[in-house]
Amino acid sequence: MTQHVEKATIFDKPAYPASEAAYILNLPPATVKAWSFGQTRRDDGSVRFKAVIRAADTRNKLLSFANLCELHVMAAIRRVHRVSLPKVRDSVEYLRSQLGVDRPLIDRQFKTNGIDLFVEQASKLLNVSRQGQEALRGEFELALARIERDNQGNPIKLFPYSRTSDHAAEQPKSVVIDPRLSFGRPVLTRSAVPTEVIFDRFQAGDSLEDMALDYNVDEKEIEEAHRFEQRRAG
DNA sequence: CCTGGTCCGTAGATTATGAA
DNA sequence: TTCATAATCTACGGACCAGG
Repeated sequence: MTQHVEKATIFDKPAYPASEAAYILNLPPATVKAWSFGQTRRDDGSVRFKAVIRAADTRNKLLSFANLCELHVMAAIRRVHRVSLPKVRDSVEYLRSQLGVDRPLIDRQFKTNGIDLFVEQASKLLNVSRQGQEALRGEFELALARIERDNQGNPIKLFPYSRTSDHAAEQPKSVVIDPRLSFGRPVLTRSAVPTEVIFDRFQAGDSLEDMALDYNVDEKEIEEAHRFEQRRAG
């Protein structure tokens, strides 16, 4: 194998167990596991489901920040029904070879010509209607808008969806995942306070208003952090 | 021959169970 | 507790059949 040595940045470092990723991305834990590490069935050990992304550490079952971003985009695809996973996998594989990159879903090229390639390929493989294509494109764009990049185009921040019910379009970016802050745990965008701290203080009886004053942020943001953290329990 | 409808197999997601 | 594996549920897609 001619595996070139990749410079291990904090963005590629294995840091998140599947359960943690699931809570951040608001996906069922089992789904994250299946997409990241694949799924087997039966005693004969036959592999039924191949992993869709390439996890940072398959041995210890850990995901990197980059993986988190990939799953985030995958989830966007999943929001548009009618797309079957084997075909999605094929399309991703196709992109990987066409663009010549390892992680097509979060590569900078994806935003420019990758989406077109993917949607084109996907509509050939699946029979996605005209309408479906537009929906798919829309979800991609919304998802990508929540990933911030440096000037080389590498993802450095992820603003996860904090609500499930609302339309994806105008969700606030009050909470951010940034590997350089608090070891990549979710924090308030404007003050870098871990959402976990907000939650704990709320449980202890502190008001949203007080915390907003303490951290010098809008009360809405505290509320959003709390909302985000609440999902962990349920 | 073509179209509509139902059935069935399979893949993916979820839940349950057991071990560490 | 938490995590992994196994079992179960569900929904999509293809195949087959019947009626027009």
